[in-house]
Amino acid sequence: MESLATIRDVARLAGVSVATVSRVINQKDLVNPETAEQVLKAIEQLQYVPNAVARGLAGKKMGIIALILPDILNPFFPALARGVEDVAHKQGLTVILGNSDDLGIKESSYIKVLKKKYVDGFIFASNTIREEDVMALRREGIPIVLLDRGLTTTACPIIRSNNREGAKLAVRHLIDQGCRRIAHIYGPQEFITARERLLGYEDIVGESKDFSPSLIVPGHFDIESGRRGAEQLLARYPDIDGIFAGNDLMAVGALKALHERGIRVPEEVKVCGFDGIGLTEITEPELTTVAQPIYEMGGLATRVLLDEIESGISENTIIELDVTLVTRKSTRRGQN
Amino acid sequence: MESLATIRDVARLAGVSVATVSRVINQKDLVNPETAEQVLKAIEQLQYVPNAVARGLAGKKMGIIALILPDILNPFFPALARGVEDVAHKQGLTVILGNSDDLGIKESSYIKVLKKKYVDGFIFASNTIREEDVMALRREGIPIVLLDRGLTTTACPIIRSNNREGAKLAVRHLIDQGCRRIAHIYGPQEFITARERLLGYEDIVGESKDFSPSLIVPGHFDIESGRRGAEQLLARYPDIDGIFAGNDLMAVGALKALHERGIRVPEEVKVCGFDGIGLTEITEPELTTVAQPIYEMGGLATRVLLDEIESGISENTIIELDVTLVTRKSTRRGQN
DNA sequence: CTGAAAGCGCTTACAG
DNA sequence: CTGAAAGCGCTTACAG
Repeated sequence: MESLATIRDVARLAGVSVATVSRVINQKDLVNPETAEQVLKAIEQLQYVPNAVARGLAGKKMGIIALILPDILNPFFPALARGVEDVAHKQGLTVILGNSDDLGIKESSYIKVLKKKYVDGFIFASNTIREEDVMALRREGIPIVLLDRGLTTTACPIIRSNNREGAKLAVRHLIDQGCRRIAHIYGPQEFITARERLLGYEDIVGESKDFSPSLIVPGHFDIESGRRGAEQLLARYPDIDGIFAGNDLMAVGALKALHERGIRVPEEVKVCGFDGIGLTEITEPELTTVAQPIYEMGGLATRVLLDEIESGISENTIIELDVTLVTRKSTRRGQN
Repeated sequence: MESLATIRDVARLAGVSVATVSRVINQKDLVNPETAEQVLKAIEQLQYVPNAVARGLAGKKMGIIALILPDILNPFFPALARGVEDVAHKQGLTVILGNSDDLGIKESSYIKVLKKKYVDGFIFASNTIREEDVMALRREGIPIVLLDRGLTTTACPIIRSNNREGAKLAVRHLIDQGCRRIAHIYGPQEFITARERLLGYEDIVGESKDFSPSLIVPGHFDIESGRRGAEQLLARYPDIDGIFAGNDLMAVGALKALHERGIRVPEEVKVCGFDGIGLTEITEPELTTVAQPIYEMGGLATRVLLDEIESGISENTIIELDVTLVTRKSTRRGQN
């Protein structure tokens, strides 16, 4: 029964108008402290909780933020989602989750539907969101934050980590561990993250005289393509002693390929991934990786979004987070 | 601009009342075909999309379902969430995600907030939801579906898989592969899944004369406790040759413990998990597991929920899904 | 088959 | 500091 109480019931019980009740709830306009007290008492007594939908209709904000990501099944995203949900929940907001499969059209469709549900804002962890969609949202004053987007003309906050520097960390580490011939399996070049990591690799390895363009092979940021990439590399260069994979999933694939061929890791070949997902602690050997602060990125994106929701759309910022090298057995220096 | 069109604009353009427009949109009451055509034309021309919030306020349903699970970071849940979202999305519904950390109080709080947002229904993949909360929801006519709940008096649809039979499959398989001394690391006994799996284990092993109660040790369904459980077992029984872990995460932990001690899997000890999460293909050796149809469970739960949303609350059903044994290297028969 | 009107439960200028 | 009233954009009896 308690949930049936409405603002009118509160007003009646407190002997004031609904406007006054609304004011004490929203704490915007000033209200006489004594009046407020009466209202609060009535709210308490009736166990009143405001109807979010009615409030949403009146104010065009439902207290919901949308998180659109490629696929929650990709082990990178649960940590991100949790980071988002934790800070959202702390602020009393709920989060809607959408899987886009990196399809621009699905993203557009989510936007269309969710705008009509008056979500307060969007977080896109997506590589395929359309420029036009972003612009349209901005124009309508709907906050949006992007993760890992390119630095096109996009005029909204972007959160990402320092991929290029991270790649350099990885490659330098492999060199430090004694690797002389380091290959790279790079990710889809539509993704800025993949491009930056490739650049970082080239920054270090490219200047070496042993470098050859055929030391790099493409992958799709998944396990299977990592395995195939490693196989290609091994076929070309039996003397490879280090593999820097563009992300952890491909590193796992590389590990599998090496294991199948009976090549020992780290003794014969060392492997390093990128991202810092939980999987890297599961493999045998455990994987060295360049860890992004995934959970924190989700939280930060949410905080930035909340700022825009409260203070209105701001100018576009790019926030770049530091990554950290996590060294594990897969790159351990051996006595080879 | 297009998004500013309202039902009134459509009505005006079509030369009818808003009631009529509403009728053709909702296809409930009959409308003269020709009139309907005019309306459709106007809708098309104005690119009209109904305002879900206004509709929600009037009809007490926002076209949103809530999925409350313990923690999206637990690798079991992304597949479930994806299953839910895929069928929800196909029906034009959006899904709100909440992490409960298996805290009854957090679940209550989600319910309280989300009821006020007029979510159409709830899916709880949670072991701690309170009986009273379920009853209250039912009483108010709000659909709810549970995953993996006990068969208490709970009067709502429950989806789960056949855990006991699955455990028997696992243990029989270990026996078939030549294991004589099979231990079990069981999960938290508050969870019906954990209880059932333990029962299944006992069904098979309990009748053996070699059985001892100390062949079973507790765990918390996570990697670390799996590792510790295995260590305990090995300390007690150096001759153990098979471990059935109550879930995949604990199996991964057991694998780690065995590896650290230099005990070869599957040659010396065979290991089998339960759940069928993706991790089982990452480990070395890859893990044999009893796979639940996780993705399908999510989809099914959603379909059942949608039925209730459309047809009103039904009686309580328990749907039990079959599991399948997926054999991999960790239980391969060797020449030991 | 269709329209006028009330109602869903809030917020927010506008007066006072 | 506070109230009356309009408005947010729909749905749904109720008449006709």
